[in-house]
Amino acid sequence: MPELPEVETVMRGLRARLEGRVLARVRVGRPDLRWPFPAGLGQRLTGARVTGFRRRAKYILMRLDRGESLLLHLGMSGRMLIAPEQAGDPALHEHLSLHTDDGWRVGFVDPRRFGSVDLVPTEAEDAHKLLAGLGPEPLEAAFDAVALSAALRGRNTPIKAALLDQRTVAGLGNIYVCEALFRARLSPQRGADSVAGARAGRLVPAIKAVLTDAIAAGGSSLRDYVQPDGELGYFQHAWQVYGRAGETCGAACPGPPGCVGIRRIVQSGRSSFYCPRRQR
DNA sequence: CAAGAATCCTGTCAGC
DNA sequence: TGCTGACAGGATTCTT
Repeated sequence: MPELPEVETVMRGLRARLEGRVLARVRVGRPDLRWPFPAGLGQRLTGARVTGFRRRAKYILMRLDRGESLLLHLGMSGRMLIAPEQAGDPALHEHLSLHTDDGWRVGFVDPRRFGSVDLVPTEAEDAHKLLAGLGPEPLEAAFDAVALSAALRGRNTPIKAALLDQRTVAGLGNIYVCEALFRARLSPQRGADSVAGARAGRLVPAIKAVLTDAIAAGGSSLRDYVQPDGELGYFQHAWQVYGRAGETCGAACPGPPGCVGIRRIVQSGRSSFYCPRRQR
């Protein structure tokens, strides 16, 4: 999926186009993504004014002036399309289309349909079932070495799996976990418990830095993903290990002799990329 | 309770 | 060119 930096980028794009606008017309396409759409979604959105946006983990919350917020998750392949009204027919796999009072269409496109859409009372957003169990936001001050250590201590799983677990810290996905572990020089196979303490002191700034850098770059453009305005994020050019099996890990690495290059392994069914020489 | 596997779905790409 | 299998940003649900 779009991970935290991509979701943040999408949320900002939606805010720029939708904040203050009225949803003059709503088209519901196929009404079942991961779960069925909430009852009466179209009517509950139509005529509402968009008052603001918020991101929590990989979720987007679009607040309406009727006391409800639209909760969006992009899954693996979800993206938001923003186009002038006259641009015509819904795109392939466009499951929800919001038409604004100033002539724009915002579409939720998701071929794999792992994404989700729900409505939640605005005053109780964080009590939503999907948000209630999430760990801390990685870019907030409360996410520090002490907090991460507490979350990792005693856990009998690789650090890679622990960081993908959204209860540990919310918003990381496969790419940015790989990149953060590289920056912190920690092997994805290292036990989570052994990262609690001093190593968490290295890992927390690495996580914050990679996310901050990626947001500044407009996220990474993946196969199925572009920013809402159609621009391409360019952080994928800054990946140091993800998708680079066999390459050397860059200028910081002395390279041969003894360099085996970036290795791809599979952990809990997902690819991990790391440099066995630099990451321990 | 915790950890790993299976699962949902469509599209793309490498290899034959 | 067409077929097949592996793989893809996620996270819940099911098994162990």
